[in-house]
Formats: sequence, C-alpha cells, structure tokens
Amino acid sequence: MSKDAALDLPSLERGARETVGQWVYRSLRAAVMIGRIPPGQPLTIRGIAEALGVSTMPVREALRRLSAEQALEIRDSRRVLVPHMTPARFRELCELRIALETHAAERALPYITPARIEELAAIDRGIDEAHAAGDQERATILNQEFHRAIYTANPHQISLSLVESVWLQLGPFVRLALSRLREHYKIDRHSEALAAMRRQDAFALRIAIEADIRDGIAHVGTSELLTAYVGSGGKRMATVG
Amino acid sequence: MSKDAALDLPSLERGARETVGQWVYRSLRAAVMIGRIPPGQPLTIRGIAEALGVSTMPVREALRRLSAEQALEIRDSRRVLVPHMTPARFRELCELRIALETHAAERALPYITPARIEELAAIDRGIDEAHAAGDQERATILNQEFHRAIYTANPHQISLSLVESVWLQLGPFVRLALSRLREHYKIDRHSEALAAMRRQDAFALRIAIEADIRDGIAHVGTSELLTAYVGSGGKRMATVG
DNA sequence: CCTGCAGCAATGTGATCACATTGAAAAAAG
DNA sequence: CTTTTTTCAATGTGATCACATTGCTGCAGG
Repeated sequence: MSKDAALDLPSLERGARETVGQWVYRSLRAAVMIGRIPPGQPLTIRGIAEALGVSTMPVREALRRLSAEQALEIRDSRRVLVPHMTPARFRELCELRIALETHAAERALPYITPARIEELAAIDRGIDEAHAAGDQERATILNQEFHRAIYTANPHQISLSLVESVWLQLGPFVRLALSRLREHYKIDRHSEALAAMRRQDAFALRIAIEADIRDGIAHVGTSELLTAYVGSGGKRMATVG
Repeated sequence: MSKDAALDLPSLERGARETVGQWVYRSLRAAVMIGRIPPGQPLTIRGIAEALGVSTMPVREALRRLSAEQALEIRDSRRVLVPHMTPARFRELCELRIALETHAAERALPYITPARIEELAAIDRGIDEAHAAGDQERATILNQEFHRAIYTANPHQISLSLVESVWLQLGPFVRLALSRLREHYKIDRHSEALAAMRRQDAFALRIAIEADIRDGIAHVGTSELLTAYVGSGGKRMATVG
C-alpha cells in the first residue's frame, strides 16, 4: 500500500556481495542522513518492505540497527520514527560532536602522513567545487568524508562509529542547515586544520575542528532552525523556546 | 546441541511487559558486560536460541543490536563473536571513556541537586560494602550505576548510550581487571567527585572522573592484562588460559 | 606425509505464516 | 452534540521453513 506515500528512499545500487539486509540498512541510513525522512513520521516495517521490494525480515533488522545507533527512536508502542529535535537536544548533539571529534582528531594526528594530507586537500577541493555548483547535498557528504579521513588515519580508531551515530542524529536537520547556506562568508576551517596537521600541532587542530563544527551547524543556532521543525510536528512540545 | 557448551548465560527474570527479544538482548548484554563470554568464541544463533529456550528470531535481533553497539563483531563470514583485545585498542577505549565521560559529567553538573548527591553517596556506600564483601561483580555494577546517575542528571542527556557502548567494549575484560584487585590503596575518587559536585566545580569534577577511570582500568595497563588475553588468542585462539 | 578436492554438516539469510497488541474509526449511550 | 464503548484494520513479534554459503572432514592423489 502506498498510502503512506512520500516515502521516497534513495535507490542505492545493490552490491554484488551484499546481503539484502545490508542494502536495506544502507538505503535507510542514507535517507536519514540527508534528511529524507521527516521527523515524527512513523516508519512501518511493511511499508518500507513494500517500498523497497523486499520482505519484512531485512527491514526489521535494519530498523533495529538504526535504532541501536540512535538514528531512530522506538516508542513504547513499538512504533519506530525519526526522533524529534529540541533546541536543548540540538545543543547537546553539537557539543557532543565537538568533544568526540576533537578527541578523535587528536588521537589520529600522530598518524597523519603527507600522503593523507594530500588526500584531505583533494576532498576539500571537491567540497569547494560542490559548493560552487550549488550541490549542497554532495558538499555534506564530502565534508563527512573529510572528517572521516582524518579520524581513520589512526589505525586503532574506535570512535568513528560513535561519531557517525551523532552525525546520524543530526542528519534529519542538515537539510535545514543547508537551506540557509551562509557559506559565503565562512572561513575555511579545513585549511586551518590541514595547516595544523602539517605542523603536527594538536592544539591548533582541536581548535580548527571545533571551529569547523560550530561554523557548520551551530551557527544556525537554536533560534529559527528548530522552531520551524519542532513547531510543526510537535507532539507534546507545544512551543519550544 | 550443547556441544558448544560453556555458554552459560545469566538467567535474568523475564519482565511481564517485556518482549522476548528485549529479554534475550538483556541476557546477552549482561553476559558480555561481566565477561561471561570469552573473546573469540563464535556465537551461533541456534546455539543461543537453544540455550535460552527461544526461537532464532529474537536472538538474531539481539545479536544485530549488540553488534551495532560495538559489543560484538561481525566477521565477513557473518560469524559473530566477542572482539579480541589488543593493547592499542585497550588504550583507545580508556582514552575514549575519559573524553566521553568527562564531557558528560561536565554537562550534567549544572543539574546536580543535593538530592542527587545524596543518591550518589548512597551508591558509593554500596560499592564499599560490595568491596568489603569481596563481591567484585556487584561492585562493578554499582560503579556503573554511580557514573550513570551522574550523567543522567542532565535532562537532555544523549551521550549515555555512547558511554555504555564503550563500557560494553571494555566489558569482557573487567573480569581481568577485577582479578587484580588493587583496590586497597586506591584513593576514593568518588568522594572527590562528590565534593566537586557540591561546589559545582566543573574542572575538579573532570579531574576526579578522569582519575577514577584511570584508577579503575588504566592502572592494569597494557602490560600483563592483555598479554594474557591477546597472547593466547592471536588469530583464532588455540587454547584460552 | 603433505596437499588439493569433493562432499557434508552447520550456519546465516530471507520469506511466509499465525498471533497479540495497538490505534483509530464507527457505533451506541448520555 | 459530546462522550464512552465496541469493533476492526494495521502493525509488530515470534515461529518455522527453504535455500545459499561457509567451513570442516575425510578421501584421493602427489
């Protein structure tokens, strides 16, 4: 039944060596990450299964996994949905991102090689191109890739999965952040980060990462961004801030 | 088939309003948390299902969830097992714990009330009792409860799930840490933390939390603790001491 | 005695079915 | 017309089955 409608999931290519469950997971994850699924809209197993043309089994496991990653919320009625955002939660997520990612960056720094820096610079150029082309979605993906490329330099990396969990929780709202692209007068924090890495300067790297995160999301603030969202689909939150 | 043997899962009580899946999850989680399942031992769906007297369905979802929480590792062969530990990974986990928990504590501090401090003090007394009684397992549980009670004071708490993920990853080795109980000459960091909270002193609280974590786990170091475990199970672990 | 290779048991994956619970629409009572 | 009750479709949960893949075991060939 397509009565739910509006559930347009990105049709990713199904890897040859990939199970159906993994494919469903990737599809759903990508949808959440770019804000394709509006918060509050209930996700039904059968609905998703039909939309993707698979049985319910792989969907159940994908939903379960996304829930474990805090990307989705399981209400006590066992209904699954994209969590609502509140100003306070948004603030907590930003601060948590900063705490986690500055830590991850610092731990990765000793393993950053000139080759890695060159890769990072290449990604950064790609981001500029995406911005120039007005492709905000691609810029977001590449920005994540930039950060990921830093943290994974650490061969003993373990915090990436936690970082990605936070990204997922912020995901439904990047769309909002992007719509107000004030990217014009944004200082290029990535350049600062690259410079810090070249000098092996841990402190400067932390500063750069924190500034980059704040520029990217925190500047939208809790003011307009959230009232738009929270106000619309509020269940128990009449008027926030 | 009980040929796998040794798979003694704690028999938790099944909540009335609890689904089988949740119960299986709790059981498995508790087993991992207290190091009941040796790393490297493959966990089979049917084996666990039989051990718990349920069908395979709830077990599949529980394993999937634990894997998403990094408590279990899914090999490319789709075999699920408790991850191996290495000195480097252990170090990363400890440092990540510190970064996460000092952050969580600081964010919770403004919400710490005298009532909450009294609760914390009560838990701390319980820990002392458990230590006195030689019940290390209970002391561990209560210690986690102590930390959890701090972080959840923040009504907008979101980092607890990440913290618990790290606890889970360290879980299989608390048994080791406990066996070398050098608790005798351990300074009571919890008291320091309590004092810091009474004064609303964020910096002192961070210091106390970090010291508590280091005392609790890091002091065992990467020396003896891990060689015992890692050494034995290089790849597929011939014989586990 | 060691090395491939074939066959088989074990395991994970996905589909389908039955059942209990939930949520909401419809009907009855005030 | 409002409120309560009843009923029923929709949904999540758990069990069972069929199938493909994995990995081991034993056998044959070197």
